[in-house]
Amino acid sequence: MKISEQTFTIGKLAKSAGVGVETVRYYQRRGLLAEPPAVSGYRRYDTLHLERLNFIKRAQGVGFTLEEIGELMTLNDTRDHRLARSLAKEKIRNIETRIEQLGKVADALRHLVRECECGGQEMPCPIIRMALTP
Amino acid sequence: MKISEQTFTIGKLAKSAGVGVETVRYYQRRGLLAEPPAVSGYRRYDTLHLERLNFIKRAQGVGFTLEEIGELMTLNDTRDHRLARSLAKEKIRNIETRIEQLGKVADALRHLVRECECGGQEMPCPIIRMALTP
DNA sequence: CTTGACTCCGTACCAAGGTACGGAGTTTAG
DNA sequence: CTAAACTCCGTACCTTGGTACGGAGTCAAG
Repeated sequence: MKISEQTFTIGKLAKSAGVGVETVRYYQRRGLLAEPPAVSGYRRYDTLHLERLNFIKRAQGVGFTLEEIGELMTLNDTRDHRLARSLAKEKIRNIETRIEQLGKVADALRHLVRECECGGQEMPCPIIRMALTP
Repeated sequence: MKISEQTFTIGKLAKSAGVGVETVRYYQRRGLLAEPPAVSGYRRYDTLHLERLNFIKRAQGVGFTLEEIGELMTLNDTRDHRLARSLAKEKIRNIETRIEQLGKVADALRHLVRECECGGQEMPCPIIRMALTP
């Protein structure tokens, strides 16, 4: 007993989810979105497809790659919360590492800019000459 | 009067700089590295080329793209410190923005993990179900 | 019933920063 | 002198997340 069996064409689906038609087809090629049966050559999508698309967008928004999103959805099917958590934790660690690296880079650049501003117009510009200071 | 006119083949150059031969050729195609005259079909690189390669690596290390590195090297030729500084400052701003974004993503993930750990084994896992909470 | 909008499908292309390959010529070590 | 290692060059390929294109078929409004 399906309460609302609303169906969309790919164009409506894409518009509802706020993505392009090509993007929907791309996700299907990547195996992230099931291809529904076609009625007479044209596929008919339902609200489950729309939810999946929204899930993908949300997961992307918090930094998962499409590959990871595929894993997450597999985990959903197996209901493996533990694994989903460890995936998320790993992602957090990656992000923390990246933030640290970026912080160091910004510090290095700030240092170079300060040096450059203190020195006169004469060459060499420390930003450009950083090649010489390993 | 050139003090040390040491020359390398592309292989030696690449090895000294810690990059691949193909990378050197790629930089030449991108216009980041001059193509030296060839002696008898084989190009002979000198220490200036090695320095340029090291510069490129260093600049990459602090987050410049190859395109920006090209700009920096042009600025070096024109000795335009001011422009080099503003390039560096822009880079710093970009990095700060990126750090902020990543911080938010990490917070969101930490929140999801905590929720998931508090809830029982029963579905749905909040990490997976985040699709439902805009 | 025609016209325009939509769908299907495969394929090619974009950024970025390279990597890999193939065939021909060259250089160098043994 | 020979054989391995190297170089030349152009071209194709890789990743990631899509976008664009072209021709054929189909659906819906007027």
